[in-house]
Amino acid sequence: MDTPQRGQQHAGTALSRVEDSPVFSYISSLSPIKPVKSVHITHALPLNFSSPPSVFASPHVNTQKERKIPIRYPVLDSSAPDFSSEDGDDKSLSYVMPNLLKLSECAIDEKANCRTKCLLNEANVDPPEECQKLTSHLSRSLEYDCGSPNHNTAPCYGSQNKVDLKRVRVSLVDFACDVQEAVESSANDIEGEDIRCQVHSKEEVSSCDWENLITDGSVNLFVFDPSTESEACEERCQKVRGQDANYSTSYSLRISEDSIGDPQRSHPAGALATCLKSTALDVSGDYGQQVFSQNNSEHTPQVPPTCQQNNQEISDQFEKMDDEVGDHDLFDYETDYQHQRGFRRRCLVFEVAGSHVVGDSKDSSSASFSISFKHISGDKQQTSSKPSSGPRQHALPSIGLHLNSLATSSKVRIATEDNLPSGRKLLSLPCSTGAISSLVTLQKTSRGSSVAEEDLCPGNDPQELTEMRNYLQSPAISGEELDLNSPKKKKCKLENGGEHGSCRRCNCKKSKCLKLYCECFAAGVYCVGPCACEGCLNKPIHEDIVLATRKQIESRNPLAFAPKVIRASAPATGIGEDINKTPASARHKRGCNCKKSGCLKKYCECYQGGVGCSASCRCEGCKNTFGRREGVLPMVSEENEPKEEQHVDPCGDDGVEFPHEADCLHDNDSPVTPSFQISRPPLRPPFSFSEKPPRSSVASIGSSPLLSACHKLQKSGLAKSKLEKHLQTAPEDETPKILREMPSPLNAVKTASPSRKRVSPPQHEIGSSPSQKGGRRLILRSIPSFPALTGVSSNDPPETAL
DNA sequence: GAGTTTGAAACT
DNA sequence: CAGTTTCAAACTC
Repeated sequence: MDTPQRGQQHAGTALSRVEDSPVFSYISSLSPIKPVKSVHITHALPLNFSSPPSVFASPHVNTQKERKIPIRYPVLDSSAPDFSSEDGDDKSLSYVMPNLLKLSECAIDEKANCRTKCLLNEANVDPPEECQKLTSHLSRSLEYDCGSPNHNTAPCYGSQNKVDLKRVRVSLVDFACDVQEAVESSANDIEGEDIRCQVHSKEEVSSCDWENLITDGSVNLFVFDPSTESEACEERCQKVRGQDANYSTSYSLRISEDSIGDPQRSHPAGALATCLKSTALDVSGDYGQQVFSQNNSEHTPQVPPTCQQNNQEISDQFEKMDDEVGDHDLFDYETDYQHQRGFRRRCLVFEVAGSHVVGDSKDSSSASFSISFKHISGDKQQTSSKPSSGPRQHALPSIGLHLNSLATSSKVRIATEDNLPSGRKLLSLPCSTGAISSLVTLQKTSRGSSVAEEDLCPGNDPQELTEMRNYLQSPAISGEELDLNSPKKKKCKLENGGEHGSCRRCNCKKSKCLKLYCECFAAGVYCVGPCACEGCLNKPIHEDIVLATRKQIESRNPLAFAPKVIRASAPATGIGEDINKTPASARHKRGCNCKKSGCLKKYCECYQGGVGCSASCRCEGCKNTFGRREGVLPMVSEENEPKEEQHVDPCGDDGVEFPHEADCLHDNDSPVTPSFQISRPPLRPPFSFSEKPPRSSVASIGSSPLLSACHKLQKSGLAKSKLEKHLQTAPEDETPKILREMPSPLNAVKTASPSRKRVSPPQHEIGSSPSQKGGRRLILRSIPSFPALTGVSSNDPPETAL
């Protein structure tokens, strides 16, 4: 197995920007928890529990490998009544506490004896391995037993799990705290190690969200250095299990060993997960151990049948995982798929350096990575967080994102979006093809539901909806991509149930789905069951590889995962000129290079994306119905282009809402540019889409001129960060109105257009409205660098197409 | 479904 | 940066 970039991956998992994370905020805000101390931690080892599990799946996870972060270590008062769950699961605590204490003691003892010191030191040397194991296993264990909808096989499953998990959680919390103390006591032995213990005692596990709780809860519970924790954990496991055959311990060790070289297992969570499992088992009266050993079918008095079932399932999952080791290629994803898609696919991880945004978090149903926790402290249940929804989300510069299945359903979102604290809906359309496709789906599935449409386009005015509708009618969109009735689509429908939106699937044979050749990979989604790829590594189990690969690709081209089609189409709300803008007013970011297809086939990315060719295109004989790039605008002076281009507010279409690039994305749900997340509120899902609605039906798009600007900067050698800064700081109003009106596509476009010449916008030819034409011209002038915008015309694909 | 065409991505 | 190769989707039969 190639694990070339393991190092990177580790770095990627590094805990970063903890203070920025919603979880951190949340924890900090918990009144019941006393911040006992503040510790500066340098975490060389990235076990990041503070970030959503999705992080693991995200190719881009963090950029900051090491950071000193003041961390609060809340002390969990185990005896505190608050800790009990609202539904009276307190008993579980009493049940668990003794074990927990025991475990904690063990851990401490171990630490005190400096038995872990060596391990810790080693961890410093090569932390990633352990850390990753821990992380991955933890997350996995959690995932597996936590129940995504798919997981719930028994009615009471959830509730039972809740209890068990809570126990685990508690134990972990204590454990983490204890370890932390131990570590501190032996600080000398643990150089550079930090343990973070964040405990939120007030969290409540809702019966429905326990999954999230764990996943996310784990995040909340503690952030600790894997190097320390993993070791300690294992030790603890051993000790606890003591003479009992050490099954768990051996298992964990085995996993750890196996994990080496196994990307899937390379998460720090692995060991922890194992430990967690062990803990859970212990807590449950060793029932788990028996279960875990598979052979056991006996019930212990303490363990309710449901619990058994749960444990059994966990056990099975672990076994399955174990089996996977060393046989990735053979791994039958399908089998796992049922379990994983519940969470993996739903997690669109946006990687925002340091802060992780769960793109699909809004999908409450999926819950997988959304942070949803309740706490009683304020007598309020706080559903927080959905990373993308909270103001606390910080977007960091990182374009990457891995979104699986945004598609997952717009429907779901529709139902859940209103749950966002912000009150704003996450899904904003008309922009991304994916969104559109979702819309189509909605339309087809729930006819006449204008409501649905509105939900999809929250905050968007009717015009946007209209645009969307029009756009949907465009050949590329409605005719092909979105035609669910076509044989292909039917197949998709059947395979995916039509609701998850993952209609597309790749068929990669050689790329292992780790190159941009792969649509899935390029779109930032994992390959899923329907994919017919061979030797696919673009799966959650190989997330570290995926992540590393993405990083590598991004290092080459930071915008590689940005949407290819940049849409600027905000409705012309504020400015009268953009009346004719349609969702199609977008351009391919780089432009196509078609020679033979005449840009009339899907070979052409522009056409495929439903956009017209632009000046950026180098196509020959362009006949793109969405807009050709033929003309050159005479009036545009090339000299001026470069300068003004940067000043242009990409988003400017309306100038109303999109000061920043990020905002420009509003309609697109498009990829996250660095600035994107930063500047804009988490309301919008941070995923990036590809213009096609890749399998996930998520389509892409949108981007902003800034994006293009970024691209240019990139080429020009400017630091990405610089660019990001620029984007962030760029005031929306700086740009003249007129400039703002300009569709981003133009700007956005390519850096490499052969002709940065004046290109007459197709629109002219196509017959866009006069006003539009005028607007375009102005735009072109002001933005010389991106001369062409044929797109202008192309902006109206629907019109032209229709 | 196999083979061909096409153009993007990757490589040199 | 240009040319070439590789790749997988799109297309054709």
